[in-house]
Amino acid sequence: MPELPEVETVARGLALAWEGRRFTRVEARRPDLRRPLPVDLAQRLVGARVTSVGRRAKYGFVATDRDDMLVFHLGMSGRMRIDPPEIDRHDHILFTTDDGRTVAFNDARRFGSLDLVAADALESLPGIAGLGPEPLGADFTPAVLAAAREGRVTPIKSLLLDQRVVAGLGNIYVCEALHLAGIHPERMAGTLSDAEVERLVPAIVQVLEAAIAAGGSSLRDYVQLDGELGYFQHQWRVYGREGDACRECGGAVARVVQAGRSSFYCGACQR
DNA sequence: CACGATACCTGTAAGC
DNA sequence: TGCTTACAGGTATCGT
Repeated sequence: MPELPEVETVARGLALAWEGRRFTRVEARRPDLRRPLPVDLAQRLVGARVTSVGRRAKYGFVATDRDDMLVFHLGMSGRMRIDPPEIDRHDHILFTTDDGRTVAFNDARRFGSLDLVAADALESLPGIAGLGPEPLGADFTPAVLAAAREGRVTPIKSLLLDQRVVAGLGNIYVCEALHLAGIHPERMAGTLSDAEVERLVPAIVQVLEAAIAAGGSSLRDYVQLDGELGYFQHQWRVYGREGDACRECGGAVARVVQAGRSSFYCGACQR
């Protein structure tokens, strides 16, 4: 589920549920996520009022009227469930607010994480320090990507997954953006022309904005807090469509494994 | 140093 | 039907 558009969707849902509310109860049911949960998570959060919810790359953050800021990452299988009808074994943390509602942080694979940091230390948190520009921000320009690709002998697919180059893309949206830009995932990054870089940057922006507008992509579970499915998966151009017809030319979508991840592409449209 | 491979953990689906 | 295997949205770490 969670690349930038899915995390953005979750953050917007949390903002609606939490901004202005106070935590009345926080229950850590299982502390061993990717990193151990802070042992004093509950006592530091209960009584705090949420002032804002935001996102940086694939991290969500929740600012409060205290110095503690909640920072979460959904890993591969993380989600937030609001007022779950029943608690299941993967609901690792339960947050109850002063309106009586409960949000469950659910993560079957436990690749996700949740930390409390001082508000002014967000940028130095491991994982956030060193992140590249936000792809939907003003800092992500063709000139920046052109410089990042210079001399690189790694495939463009791998370069775009490097969070130090641009922060927030994952396997799905890299495949989608490369198809939209007409660039083959196995092209060595350093061989991209300026014209290709000029196409790639707006392709990334377009794909991400469309995905956010659709509420993200759902594979086998919902992504939105209220249980609604994101529906961007119906608009996938190539991801998960091996053997199916390319929506542009009708040719078969191909799959190749790069650095252990599946890449989907059209060999006719992408060069 | 810049790569790719591997490990982390669980669920699901496909193959036999 | 039941068992085994491959694969899955991410990222930190470890070799080469």
